[in-house]
Amino acid sequence: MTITRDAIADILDEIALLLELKGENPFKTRAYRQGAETVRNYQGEVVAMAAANNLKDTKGIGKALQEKLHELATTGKLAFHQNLRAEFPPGLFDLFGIQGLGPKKVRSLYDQLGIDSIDALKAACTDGRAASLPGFGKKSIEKLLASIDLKEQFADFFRLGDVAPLAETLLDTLRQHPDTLRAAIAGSYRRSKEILHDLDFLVATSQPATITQFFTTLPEVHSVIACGDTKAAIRLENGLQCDLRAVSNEQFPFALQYFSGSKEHNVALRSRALKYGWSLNEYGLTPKDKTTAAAPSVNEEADIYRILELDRIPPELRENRGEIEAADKGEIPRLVELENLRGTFHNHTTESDGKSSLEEMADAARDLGLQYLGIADHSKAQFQARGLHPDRLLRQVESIRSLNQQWDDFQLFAGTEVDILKDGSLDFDDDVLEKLDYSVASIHGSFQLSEKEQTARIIRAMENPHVTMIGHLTGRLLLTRKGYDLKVEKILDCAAATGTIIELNCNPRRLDMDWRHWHRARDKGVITSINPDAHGTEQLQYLAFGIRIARKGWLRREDVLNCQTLDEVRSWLAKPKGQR
DNA sequence: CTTTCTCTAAAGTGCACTGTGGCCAGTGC
Repeated sequence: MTITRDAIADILDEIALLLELKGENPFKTRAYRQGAETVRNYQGEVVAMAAANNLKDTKGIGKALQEKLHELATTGKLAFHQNLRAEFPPGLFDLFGIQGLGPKKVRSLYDQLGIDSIDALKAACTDGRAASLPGFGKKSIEKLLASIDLKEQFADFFRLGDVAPLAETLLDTLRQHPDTLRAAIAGSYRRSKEILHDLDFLVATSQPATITQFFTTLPEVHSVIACGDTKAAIRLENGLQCDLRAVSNEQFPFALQYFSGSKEHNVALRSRALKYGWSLNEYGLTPKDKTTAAAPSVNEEADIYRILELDRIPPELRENRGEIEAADKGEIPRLVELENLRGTFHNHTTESDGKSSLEEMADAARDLGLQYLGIADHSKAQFQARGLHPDRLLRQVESIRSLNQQWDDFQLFAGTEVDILKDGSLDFDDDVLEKLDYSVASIHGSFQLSEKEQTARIIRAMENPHVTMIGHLTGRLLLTRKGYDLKVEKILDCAAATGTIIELNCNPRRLDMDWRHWHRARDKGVITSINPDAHGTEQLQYLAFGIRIARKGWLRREDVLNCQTLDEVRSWLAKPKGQR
């Protein structure tokens, strides 16, 4: 009987949710949540320890949790949990994904109206039944419907960061097949779109039917949608659809170009090919009539662009947003690469809501080959995240200064993620901020302000000489929550004028600011910092997603603060904001 | 449910915001 620590932690979290639904003592539910976190972050073989009843000296695990963990670790399940679960219909859990619904409101919807699914909720909102419940007024209903709408709109979408590990594993598997000559993932994954509908695999082979057969019988496959001799489609356990095309080695570059899209980019490229007298499709570049000579041979995708007298266009730029014109003039920029990063800002530690200590974060950054790491724990307004008051912050600054003594090739920068309050003032006074190396100012509440108020609020923060950068500019959560209303244009102008950096938050749930704004921002002279917003050492890996989005936004290494060397960034931060 | 202070029982993250309902409750950070 093996159960993973993550599975155990998930069960404890679900118990907490169920207890909340039942209206249990909040401290009891908190104990289960805490228990889940303790299990997740436990240093050591927590499952084996639980099986051996060896957890009694662990802080946060008392007698009751110890017994339940023992049952989970030895039998793989927990009667207490299963009984609790049986009291509610499974669809009820989906309701918690709707913004504005917590345990109390879910309970009342279920008890009073029998609502146990998102569909049922939508119906009750539309026909007026929901409005009859206490606490559900006109605006609440509107908000619920908007949130349901967002969910439906993105029902078949997945976040880039959530599918990337799977995508790369599947690609590796395909590459290892003896009949595979070349393999790639095309489509929006290759273009680094922040959310994806499906994955498009492409394999060059002389045995296409063998490959489609192989693909549809992989262990990851949940169901087979289609399987022909050259084309197959499967669905994975998580619902993600994966298409595969098997083509000849000669066709591969054309197919790769074609299936990488975007459609708009391809339309523009095809019309350019026509001007040269060729017709371009997924199979090749063929003369459009007898007067045209045959096209030069193509071995790589880049050859297609070369033949059409274009710079090679990186897949990330293929959205028909000026890349063809730029390639025509030889003005495709050299885009930033992961290897260019020298450090990063905006990382949390156990001092607020991170799960790795200051020392662990520093070690992890050094292991990644970074020269510096900025620490930015939450400020006091983020109480639930154990936000720091000035005294604790200044003690952390001292720890950082003293840790820094031991390195001459690495440095921690002492910062904060300071809350931008409703009126645009900051959660720390200037005399606190000026003791730090830098600051990230972020919004964590009052999302509903009007566009004008919200814009003014951020501009006020940017005008503060101690605000180095703005964190997650729009506050969006991909597939879950739209960003707050902002005049991005005005904010970019102000960022350029005040020398305030706009962060590119590369937590895969955010990827904020959106890539569509970065090209313009860059042209206005705005600088970015690619920040993982890491709450644990492993999340420093998010930097790779940040690079993908930065590239999609046409950014070069010179547009990114954390591509600067330690010496450069040190002297940059030392200058007054206006002179940077 | 856990911890702690006290020894069996009490205390245990805070605050702003929003919308609604009539001065408070629920949610989210």
